[in-house]
Amino acid sequence: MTAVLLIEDDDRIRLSLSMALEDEGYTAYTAATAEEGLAEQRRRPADTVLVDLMLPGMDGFECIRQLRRDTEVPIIVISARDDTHDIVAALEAGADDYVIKPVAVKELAARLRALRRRSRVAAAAATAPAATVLTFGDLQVSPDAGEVRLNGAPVAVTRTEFRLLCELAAHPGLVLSRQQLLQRVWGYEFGDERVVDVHVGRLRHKIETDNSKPRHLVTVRGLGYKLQP
Amino acid sequence: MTAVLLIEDDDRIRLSLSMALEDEGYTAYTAATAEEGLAEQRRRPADTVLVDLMLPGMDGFECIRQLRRDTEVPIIVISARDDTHDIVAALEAGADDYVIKPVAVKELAARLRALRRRSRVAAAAATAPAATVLTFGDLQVSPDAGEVRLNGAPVAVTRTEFRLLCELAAHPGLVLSRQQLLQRVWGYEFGDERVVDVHVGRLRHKIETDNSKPRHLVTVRGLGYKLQP
DNA sequence: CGCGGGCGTGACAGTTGCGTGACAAAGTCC
DNA sequence: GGACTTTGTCACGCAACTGTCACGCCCGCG
Repeated sequence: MTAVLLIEDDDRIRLSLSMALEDEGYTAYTAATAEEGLAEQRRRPADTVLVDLMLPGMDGFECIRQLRRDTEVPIIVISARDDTHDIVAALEAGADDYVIKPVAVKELAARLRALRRRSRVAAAAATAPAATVLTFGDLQVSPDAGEVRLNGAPVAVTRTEFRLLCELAAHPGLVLSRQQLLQRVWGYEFGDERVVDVHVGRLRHKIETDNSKPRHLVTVRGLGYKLQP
Repeated sequence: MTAVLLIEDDDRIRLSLSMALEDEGYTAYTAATAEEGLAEQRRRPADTVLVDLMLPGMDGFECIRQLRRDTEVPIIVISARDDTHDIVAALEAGADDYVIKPVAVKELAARLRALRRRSRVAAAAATAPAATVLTFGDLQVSPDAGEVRLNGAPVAVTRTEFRLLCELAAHPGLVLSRQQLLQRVWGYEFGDERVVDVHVGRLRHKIETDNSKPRHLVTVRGLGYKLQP
């Protein structure tokens, strides 16, 4: 369950917004002042903090700075003020987003989800260990991940094509004969060498922009094929 | 140097905004259509993408979805439309933020900084503690706690499914063959590899929203299965 | 300039790989 | 002991993949 802390001095808004958030599936904690909010967040940390800027006593900016002093909790400002200066100041103080009152609950929920998604994505990107990647210009081959990318976009290749590509990629710039490829990719000791041609052709369609002028998967007439950096 | 890609069809806005961004210290790439933008991002990936919603040809929503298909680049929508429905739709499609035209450059710059800070912070938080929780987008696996969560909600999986999931989760993005999985999860030296298929299928029903298009537990035809971040 | 072999390619039929629902045996909890 | 859950096996069927072949282009050579 995702918990949200709402710091807002206007009783009416605080109540209606917290109820609306609960309807959206969040657990809502509330506080009417910045001081209360900070205490509440220390006592029972929420996953995201929503804070108004105009608060009695300590204002929203200071509240954000205090929160940021010892936490990294996502913060969304909810304010009636739409002045660029306020928006910039709030974001600079450490807020993650700024929405203007009156706020549509659906929008707020969407922004909450977007913020959480971004956090997750960044966290995942940091923890995922990099698989070995063989790079040939804009072409990337990851033997372990079973993946081929062109300009970062995944390319769907079949198993045979993939094995063929890996074999060629393992020897950059080196010409491999059809015979060698048949043995290493197909395991055939003898066989129709034209099979190689066909699969090279199919592979070219997928990883070359202009098939008549291949930039990576190059034919060496009379010898075989090679994959160029 | 931080590079930003601006996708905007209005020549005047595109030019002025890109110049303003460069004044703010960003390198600005530009594109006038979604198609151009996608190609540009593949060719020369920017750190953040700014995209208008109303574009000739492919619209901004579709552009966001295409971008999200194979990248996690932060996306900020810049649109003249201030309708809640549009905002929600854009965020749900995968955007991180939504600002309304006419846009104050100072605000845009502040939002860019906020977005980058959030990514950095989340990445740091993820690497610091020894992750007993393995995260794959909206999917979380806690090998120690014996727990699987989808969007924070616990998912009931059986022991075999859990072991299988942990084994896959321990090697993010790497393809594991049925043979390897049989050995590590079942302890079989030999055996019917189809057992793996069946359990993968059952697991998919629980952790994927659309079984025909799995986003995490992916089949790599001819090789095996992998769990993607 | 004509020839011959090497090579690219589209079509096609046979095969394989994999998802899936059904089912019985084994295990688990009252 | 009965009801329910979990697990492995199996067969079916679709979709994707593969190898073969024939046609024709292109390059190098005489």
